[in-house]
Amino acid sequence: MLTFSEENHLKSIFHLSSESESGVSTNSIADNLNTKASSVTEMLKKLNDKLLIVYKKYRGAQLTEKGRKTALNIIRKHRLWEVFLVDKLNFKWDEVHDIAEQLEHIQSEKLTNELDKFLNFPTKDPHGDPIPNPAGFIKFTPKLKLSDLNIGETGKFVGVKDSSSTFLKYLDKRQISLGSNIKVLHQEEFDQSLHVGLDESNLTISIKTASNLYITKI
Amino acid sequence: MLTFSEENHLKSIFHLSSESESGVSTNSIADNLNTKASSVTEMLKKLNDKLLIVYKKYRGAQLTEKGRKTALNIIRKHRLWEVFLVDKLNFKWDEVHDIAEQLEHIQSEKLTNELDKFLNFPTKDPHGDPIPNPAGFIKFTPKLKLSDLNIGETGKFVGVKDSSSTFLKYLDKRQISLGSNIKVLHQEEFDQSLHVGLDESNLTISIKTASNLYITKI
DNA sequence: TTATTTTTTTAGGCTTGCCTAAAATATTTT
DNA sequence: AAAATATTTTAGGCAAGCCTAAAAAAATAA
Repeated sequence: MLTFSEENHLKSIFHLSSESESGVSTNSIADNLNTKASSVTEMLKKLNDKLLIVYKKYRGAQLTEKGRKTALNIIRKHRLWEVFLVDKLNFKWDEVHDIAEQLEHIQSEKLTNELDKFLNFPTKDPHGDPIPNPAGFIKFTPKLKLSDLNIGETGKFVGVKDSSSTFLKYLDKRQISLGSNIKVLHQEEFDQSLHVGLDESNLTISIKTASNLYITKI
Repeated sequence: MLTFSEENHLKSIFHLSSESESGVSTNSIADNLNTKASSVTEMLKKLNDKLLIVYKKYRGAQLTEKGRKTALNIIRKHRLWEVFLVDKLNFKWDEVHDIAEQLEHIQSEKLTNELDKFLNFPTKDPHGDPIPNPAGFIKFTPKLKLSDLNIGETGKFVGVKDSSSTFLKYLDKRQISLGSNIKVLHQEEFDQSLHVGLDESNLTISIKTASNLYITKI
């Protein structure tokens, strides 16, 4: 049985691992969790003792297989609850994160699996992120950004990199929703902003926005 | 924002209040929460400072209006989640308590109210206990026990006093389920056990069991 | 490669929520 | 009403998880 704090650290290390190949740094975890480096150091020692990570002083942390499974189980719960909130309880995709942060810590394997069944075994959460299976297997799809497309190419919008409420609300306002097909029509030299076609209309989006939109080529 | 422990103490005081009219004793709370009296004393001081209870040394605790509302909100969440688990996720009524103990602490008014709507505004939980409304109003029905009936009278089984898993499983085994009509046929002089009619069959139940079954007269 | 800067760890402190043992108060019995 | 018993509070301690400030190590720049 892990504490909330232990679970949050594991989750953080998992998410940060995808970016840096080797060990995840103390500071990056502290930033991610809004705590201080010294608090993280303490926790890393504890998780190391519990065989959930490998931690060497000054060398950062890496998940063990056990730690990875644990992290993926938490992420599984988080994402299933997000689907529940959006599909069953009328939440918007920008409203679910904080609640899922609480729900992900509920301990009951049966609950998680019954919820999964009730939701009809979804494979993606409302932001397009894949949901790990009960065994901790997760299907990563290579992440192509809209900003990676060439002029003339079309992509299907399948996920967001930044899932902050601010960004999600912005997308709603521009009527850019998961599943939309977006065609890159033109790029401004000056600021690299993209002119794109979406449904019947055209719009301009900044390069920053474009690099936060995950797509699959069509 | 209250801690889990503060919420649990409030809930405990609420439940124990129905039994004793005046203040709820330190020891009874400690028993109820499986902690020690000294820990409870500490907590009572804190809850008193937060204006959730009135606590006088050696005189026990009583909920303020604010404390009562808070307790009822937690109980509301607990019972709604129990309904969700049983109605939507195929849980048995003896399996839901521990999970609901966790879920009752999730903080989101919107979540609670959407869940309520999703469940179609249930008025009772799977054990027959009433669900408080969002304003903290709860409809108490006078609690008549099967053991209070006279020979020849019939009661509809509407709730359990003891909702321990052991007792609930026992009821399942005897096929005594919420909503059953139970007729008291005869009482043994020797041990006060009751011969009752349930559906087509007759069975004998101990006086202890009978006093754990809430009924409404028919 | 030495100096400077950045990162990480250590040391020591604080709060919450728990504990045991002893002291204080309340209740019950005689 | 005094003595005995039971209950409650206080005092002092401990672990978890956070913090700041100082020390140590690593990374970068000169």
